[in-house]
Amino acid sequence: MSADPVLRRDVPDATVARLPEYLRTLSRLAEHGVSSVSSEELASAVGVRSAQLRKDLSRLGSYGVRGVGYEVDTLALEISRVLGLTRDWPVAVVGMGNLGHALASYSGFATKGFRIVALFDDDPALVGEEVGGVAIRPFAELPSCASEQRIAIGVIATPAAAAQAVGEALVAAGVMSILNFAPASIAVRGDVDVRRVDLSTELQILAFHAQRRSYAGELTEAVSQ
Amino acid sequence: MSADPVLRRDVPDATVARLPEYLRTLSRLAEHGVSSVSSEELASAVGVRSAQLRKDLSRLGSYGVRGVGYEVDTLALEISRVLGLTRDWPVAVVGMGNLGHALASYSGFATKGFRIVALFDDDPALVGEEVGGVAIRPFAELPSCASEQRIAIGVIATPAAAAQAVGEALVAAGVMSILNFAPASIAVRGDVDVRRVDLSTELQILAFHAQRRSYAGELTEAVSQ
DNA sequence: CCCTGTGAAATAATTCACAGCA
DNA sequence: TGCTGTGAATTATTTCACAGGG
Repeated sequence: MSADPVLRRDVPDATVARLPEYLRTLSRLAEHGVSSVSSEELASAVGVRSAQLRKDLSRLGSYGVRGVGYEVDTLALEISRVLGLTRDWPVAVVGMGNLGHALASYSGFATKGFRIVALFDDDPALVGEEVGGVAIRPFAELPSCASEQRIAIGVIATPAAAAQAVGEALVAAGVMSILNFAPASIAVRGDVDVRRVDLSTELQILAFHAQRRSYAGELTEAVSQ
Repeated sequence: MSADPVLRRDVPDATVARLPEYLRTLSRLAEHGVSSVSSEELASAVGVRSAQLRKDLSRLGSYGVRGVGYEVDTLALEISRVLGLTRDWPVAVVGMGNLGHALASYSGFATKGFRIVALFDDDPALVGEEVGGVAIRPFAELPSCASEQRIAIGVIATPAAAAQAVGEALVAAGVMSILNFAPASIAVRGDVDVRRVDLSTELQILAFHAQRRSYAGELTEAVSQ
């Protein structure tokens, strides 16, 4: 019983990583009443080269019209389908400190497809509080909740020390996709998909480039003297 | 007046993106009293192939000992130097809602090199509050503060609607590195380095892989019947 | 014509496999 | 001998450039 016709051909990871950006830009264009774009226009709005955009989109099939461009609504719908946003993805957030609160009320979840169905935290001061209409529950209730609610994605927003245990519990509960915001990596079964987002990593990459830039600046100054 | 000897040779972006992970793992090993590791050990602790680790490290120079491995402290120090963590990077956070609070108190900043020197928000209910010993100030004070404190990195943690204006103000104030957590892209001068972290994007990538996995599962089931 | 879709070329990143040093 | 450092081979990704449809 397959619901949506799922893409058969292979889509490179690099392309998949850009699809959300394309989709967001298309939504913005649609809001502004734009109904059709060329690869040149869309690419420059996103910040990639037009050839790259065309190649990326061609992986999904032929949704453009030669001599004209792409119909905004059609393309947006198609990207949504490829990304799986026409399905429902129940999400649980574990760790309801400032970060958990921010994530649970982040407008990113307003995006079609993702629905927060459970919030967990073991702090008695937080249990019972409602965020966006969902009550915070003790973490021990994860297993029953996961099977009832068919949780597909788990978001870890705990301190570093708790991350590994939370990850294991999520996997044990059948969650196959994990988004880890904790400042620590977790090790899990190879067939579970884990993505980690880390402030420290991002800052360090920025620092590397900034350092390189200032060094280039010093060189230029030295030469011009 | 160059302080640290800066790396001359080119380091690929893909390598730079992995260095923070290597550094974190090395720190963890050091805490556990490990003083030497082979590329095999370190690679498996990080989750990459040993050949990749060796090639990455060889871009920074020769810091290993043939037949033995790498000295944990030496290697960690060298990676820190390459990433620019031996310098001081004053950071400002703009937008002190839940996300801003979480970021300002995130242990990621505890990392050597980054120091929060200013917090901004225009909400009168937040101005004056102290987070981690730094007072929240009105955003209008950014320009004077940026030059006094030599702010190098700006973190945007505002709602989507404010992101573009905040980005422009940061650039106008001389900030050359921006980390954007707002659910919207910003357009700035090409020589400014912007990295965006977006919950929605991460979820969509997870959804794509989850969908693909469940489709593969259906295929397998169908075949086995 | 104009703009998509795509082979072919160029570039980048990863993996292999082993020479060579401690 | 054991493990690093690195050329060479492989694989992935981007860019070019143009054929071909509307």
